[in-house]
Amino acid sequence: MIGIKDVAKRAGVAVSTVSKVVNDYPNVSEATKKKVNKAIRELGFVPNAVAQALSSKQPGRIAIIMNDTIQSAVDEVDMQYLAGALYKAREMNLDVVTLFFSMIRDKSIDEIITYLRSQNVRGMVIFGLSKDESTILELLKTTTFKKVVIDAPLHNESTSSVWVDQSKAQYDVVEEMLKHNPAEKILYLAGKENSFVMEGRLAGMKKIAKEKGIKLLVRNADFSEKKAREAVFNETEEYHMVVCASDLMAIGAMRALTELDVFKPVCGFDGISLMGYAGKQMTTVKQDFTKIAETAVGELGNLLEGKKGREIVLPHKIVRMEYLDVIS
Amino acid sequence: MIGIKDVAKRAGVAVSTVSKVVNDYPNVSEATKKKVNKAIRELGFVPNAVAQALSSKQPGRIAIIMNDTIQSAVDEVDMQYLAGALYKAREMNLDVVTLFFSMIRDKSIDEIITYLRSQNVRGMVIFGLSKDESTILELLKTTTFKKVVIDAPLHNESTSSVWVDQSKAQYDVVEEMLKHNPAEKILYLAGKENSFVMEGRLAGMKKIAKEKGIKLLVRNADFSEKKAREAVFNETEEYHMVVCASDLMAIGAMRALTELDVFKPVCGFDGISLMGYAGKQMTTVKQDFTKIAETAVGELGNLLEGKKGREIVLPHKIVRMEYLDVIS
DNA sequence: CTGTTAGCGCCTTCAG
DNA sequence: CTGAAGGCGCTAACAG
Repeated sequence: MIGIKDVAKRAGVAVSTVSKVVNDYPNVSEATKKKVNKAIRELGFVPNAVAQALSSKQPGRIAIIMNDTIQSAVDEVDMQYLAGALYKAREMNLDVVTLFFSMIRDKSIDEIITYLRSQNVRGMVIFGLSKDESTILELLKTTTFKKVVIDAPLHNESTSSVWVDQSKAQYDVVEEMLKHNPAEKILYLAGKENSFVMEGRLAGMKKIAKEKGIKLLVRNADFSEKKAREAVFNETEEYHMVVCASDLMAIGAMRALTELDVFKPVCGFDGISLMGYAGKQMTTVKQDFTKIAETAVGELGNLLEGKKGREIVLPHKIVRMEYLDVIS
Repeated sequence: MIGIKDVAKRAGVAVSTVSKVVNDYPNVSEATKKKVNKAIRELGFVPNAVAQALSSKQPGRIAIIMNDTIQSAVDEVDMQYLAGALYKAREMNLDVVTLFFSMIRDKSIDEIITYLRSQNVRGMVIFGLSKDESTILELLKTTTFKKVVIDAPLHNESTSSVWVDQSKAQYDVVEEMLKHNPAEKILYLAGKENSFVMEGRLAGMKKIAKEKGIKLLVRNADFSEKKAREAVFNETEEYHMVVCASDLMAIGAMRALTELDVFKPVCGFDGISLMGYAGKQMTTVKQDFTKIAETAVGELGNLLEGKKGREIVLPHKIVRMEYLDVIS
């Protein structure tokens, strides 16, 4: 491996000068800068990031921690999260360690901390957290690391939370639906009990129901396509519209209605592309997952620089689309 | 940060002794080993991976490079690849850099190499490669790195390829179908032209068609649900069965048949869980993506140890399932 | 503006 | 079986 001193020798200067050129520091004459760059090019010198990290102030690495246990049909969301996070981290010149819940859930909190520390991790972004991930929740209490949590109302001195206003989004999408389809009674399919977002969405639904004087049938379908389908099949009461706390459930509900050969408007939540395959017409909440992830990593940068944890609320959109439209 | 010398002082030994204990080297008495471990525990010492890497023991890092430009509905596949790869890398104690095509495609080959080298990357695994990713293909020619490619017939001294026998898999799934549903004429929906797997699958289809004396209508649907649906709608010739080169296309084909209100058996390829939502009954090829990824990382380890590149063929399964069954 | 000299935290001969 | 010393590749004062 060719190193900084080879370059120095070749350029006829001192190693520190090379270092300065490489790092674009001031106090180097254009002349020597040229010489050095020439030597670098000729030798094909590449600075060793590991050595750079060891010496000088180590920026430290960040961990991207993802939940890999949700329904696989929404992996699209995770991929977008990941892409956004990695992209932003690269832009910020932060080294990333990608982890899945399944890789650490079974380990003790101490083991995890030790691992993270040995990896030089200073901060992390956590996606897809739910209330029953006790190990991860434990990790959040740690003060050793800076953390950013997505869609979970947990923030303190060293932790920020980034999320879209679930309650308002649910409210908005239903309001939009009602413009096109009046309804006196709505069947609401809620998500998993242990989910943080479920509460907000339900609250939003209740709010608009109350304001508009709509009766509400709340059923739990665990974010599952299958359970949503069954819930619709088994519903004995009358209703004019189905509102679902996720697109996947909306798809299940829609399928059941189709099989029952009745039409009722259905709306979802998330904006996954799968929705484009679901039915003739869809209304849903569209979240920009890539942007959420980028924001989260950016905020982690702030935390790492010493800022205090806070809550960041991101906007959402309401979209209506025809069959096989691409959501974008 | 507490380091090895703090431990040494506390335990009343030399730093090298601590190092030996930490790395589980021989020639250390049980007594001192105990002392040292005690000190480590008391001080909460964590070896600094960066420093470890800098000093001799440089295993180097590996890059996991994923294509993030395919249809989003098959992100499930990528997540499984990623999970498998990260898991195995962790087990092998290899540091990982996760990258997406979109992060490097626009860069010059030199920039990429420089980046990779500065990150201390020694090898990489590439998922989702297609013929038109010229930059990545260029990277493959490099001899600086060891590489493992998934589902692409490219291997040489420093490159291994890992894949399932696409041709045989296509053959097998059709053979299975024919057991249940005889057919004299089959509509085959092929995938993208630039795809490596497309060729193998088509070859398998042609082979069985020839052997069984079946007439074949080959249409291109670009791995797209929408195009598959259209292809079925627009097909004017008669046929008894639809064979698709991907599950997504199978879903599209199935939907078209449903809308046309005719029944014809359909089969897919991949085994994504989305297929469970597609129709009453499905037959498809199931690939174990997690295992493929694990194998690939393992093979990269071999390459890194000096072994020559080779081709590794992994098995597949044929599955039949009812509506909403979970593929596993 | 440029060169010298310590380390960063750890591993690894090589004596003792 | 243990300890002292040198070095990995680079950065960061501090002199010159």
